[in-house]
Formats: sequence, structure tokens, C-alpha cells
Amino acid sequence: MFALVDCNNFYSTCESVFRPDLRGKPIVVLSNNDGCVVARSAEVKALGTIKMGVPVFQVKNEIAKHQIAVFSSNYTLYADMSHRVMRILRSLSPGLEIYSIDEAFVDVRGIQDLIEFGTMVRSTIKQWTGITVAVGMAPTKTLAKLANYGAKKFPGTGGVVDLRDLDRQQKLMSITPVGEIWGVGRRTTKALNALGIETALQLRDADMQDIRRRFSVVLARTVSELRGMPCIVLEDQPSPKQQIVTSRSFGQRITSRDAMRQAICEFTERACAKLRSGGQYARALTVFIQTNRFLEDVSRRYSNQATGNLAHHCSDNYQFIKLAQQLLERIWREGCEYNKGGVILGDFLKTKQMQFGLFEKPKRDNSSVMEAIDTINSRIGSVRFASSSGYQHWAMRRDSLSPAYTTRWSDLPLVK
DNA sequence: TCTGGGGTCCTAGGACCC
DNA sequence: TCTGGGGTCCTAGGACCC
Repeated sequence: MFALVDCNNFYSTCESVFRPDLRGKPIVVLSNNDGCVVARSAEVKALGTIKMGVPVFQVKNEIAKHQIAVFSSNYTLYADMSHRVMRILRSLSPGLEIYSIDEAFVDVRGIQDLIEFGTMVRSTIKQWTGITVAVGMAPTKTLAKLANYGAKKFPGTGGVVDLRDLDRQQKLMSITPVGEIWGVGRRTTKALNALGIETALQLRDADMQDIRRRFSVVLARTVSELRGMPCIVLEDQPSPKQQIVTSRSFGQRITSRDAMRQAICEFTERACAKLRSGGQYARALTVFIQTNRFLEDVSRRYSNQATGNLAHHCSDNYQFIKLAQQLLERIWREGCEYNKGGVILGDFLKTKQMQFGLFEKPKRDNSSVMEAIDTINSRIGSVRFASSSGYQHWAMRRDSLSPAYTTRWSDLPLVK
């Protein structure tokens, strides 16, 4: 038995928890660079005119008209609030899989009264963090997701749904559009609709072999899960990463090679720091740069990437920065207005054992230097390589950033 | 003028091996 | 006119998730 616990309107709730004056008011939270709407409060969802993911400039009038409060993404705040929620969940159940920043699967095997448990989870999290969650419980992950959908969609449930009962499953599936099912995206929805499959129930009762043939093994598994046969297990041990991406849209367009080199070097540094924080080693690095992909004039569009390998695996800023600069030289095109760039670390070592080449002398090991840098950066801010320091004209736009209420002493809310 | 960031998995096709 | 069978590895692209 799985429970899926999912925070309601997570980012927007994180903002309103510390702004009681905004409770019950419409709120949107924007993506990095203040580009798109990525979270909406219940009041905004109810308006129906501001869709998830819409570019903010397209809904400027709507925002003004309804006096919607706008926030830039404050990931420091959201990550901290997420940790608080997850810590509570872990204390309530030993089996926990943190699935994303705002949701987790919980192992609820052996719990007799699921509704009682779900209600307790909900009220505890609400009281201790101010965050409201919905709880859906069922014998497979896909059904638990569906139960959670029901808990959010129908207020009469009190935000908690136990979907063990087969009749109840059938009833909910019959009124749930197939596109709401976990694993069924936009493209698949369209293709399924074309076959006459509109509801979750119709997908559950479709011919499994036919689904396997027409679509993929992934969708066939979804069908199986809808029938109550679990195919996806609880992964309470986080599996090691296979790649690390660090990329940004720039606040202002970059046209000079020097500024781009600086940005790419900084991305590389950050990616290596993430790598070390997971105790991993990588060998491949990809650098990519692109102009605005929405440019009308196609001749001004440019996008390219280059991949290179180090002689052996490492997690050393120094070597990856050197490689990153060589790769950038291969793809740099003069005269373009770049609006995004990034790096991808790949080809990770499967074990924690370092393997050197047979005929090469082990290079000087910088790990103690890296460790020192990481320690300093985690406490008091930034020690940087010279290659990535300098002017930050490209820093992302965050015009409506809220304070770091829970992680910076000077930002602590005052109670009068 | 303005359009996010970070991931995973699957499939098809090409290059190569014997 | 006619061109095998069995395999691995890599990459690009697509689909999905939050």
C-alpha cells in the first residue's frame, strides 16, 4: 500500500505562509528569470485565465486586472519548507520516497485505518509548517496518484482518499480524463483519444498487448498499475544520479566570447560542486549555448553543443573548467545574441572507486583543495576560480524575490 | 522587449564485431 | 536477380515527470 502525499499549490503556499495578508488572495510564482508562471494559488486557478507555464508577458493585463501578487522563484525558501515537510513524513513512516520537491510516496502497509492515518498526516503538516497537503492511498503508485488527484479535486473528501475499494476505483476512473493519469502526457493523450480512449477507466480496460504494441512498455505498465498490479516499487534509497545539468537563461543577452566563457566556467564550477556533494566522479562534459529559440528571424537563431571526455574520471573543477573552455571554442559563433547556456556532466563512475589509466601517471590530486573550497562556500559564500569571476551582466532576473524567511537570520519575520 | 530548470527512460538507427 | 545471423555500443530524439 502506498500513500502519495502532495503539497497543494506548493510554491504559492510557501509565500503566503509568511504573508498572512495574502491568504485568500491570488498569487503566482514565476520561473527563473521571471519568465513563466510555474505556480498558482487556488484563487488564480479558479480564474481559469492563467494557465500553468504561460509566459508572464502574455498575461500581464490579467495580473494587473485581478491585482495578483507576483513572486520570483525563491528556491532557498521552497527547499527549506520541503525539508520540513519531508522530515515530518519520515517521522510518521519508515518507508519514504521523496519524489519531488512537493510530493512523496509513503509506505503504509500494515496501517489499519488509512483515513485516520491520512487525516493525521494532513493536520500535523498543516500545524507544524502551514502547508496543506492532499493524501491519496492505494495498492499501486499509479492508483495512489489517482487517489491524490481525487483528494484534491473533490473537497468533500477532506483531502484524504482511500482507494482500496474496487468499486471506488472504477467510479473515480470513469470520471477522470485519461490525460490526468501519471505517465500519460500530452502526446499520448492525443493518440489515445484518437483510438476512442478518453477516460482512465477505458485505458485500464484496454487490451494490454495492443497498448504495448502501439505505444511502449511504459504505458503497458501504467495499464497494469491501474488494474491494481504493482509494477513500480517504492525507492526509499535514492539512486545515484546519471547526469548533472547546470544551465540558465541570461538576464541580458550575451554577445561577447569573454562573458560567455565566464558564464560557462561558473556553470561548470557549480556542476562539479553538485558532483562532489554526491561523492561521485564524472568523465564527460557537454557545453551548450543557444540564442532565443523564439526568434522570428530564423537566420539569427543558433544552437550548438559539444561533448568532450577527460582522460579519467574526476570531480575536479580545474580539469573540467579547462575542458569546458576548449569545448566552448568549438561551438562559439561570433555575432549571435545568446540567451542561454549550460553544461552537462555525464559518464559517471558506477562505483566510488577511482580507476586510473594503465599507462599514465596519476595526476596531482586536487581533492583537498576542492574540499576546502566546498567547506568555505557552504558557510560564508563564494570562493571562485578566476575564470568564472568578473562582471555578471548575465545574472538572471528576479525582480520580485521574497525574503529567505527560514534560512537567513536577517530575514526572520518579525512578530509585533 | 519579454518564453525555466533538472531529471529519467525508451526506441530506432548506425557503426562495428565475429 | 540474388546479399546471414547474432550481438554490443553509442547517439539522437522523443516522451514523460516535477
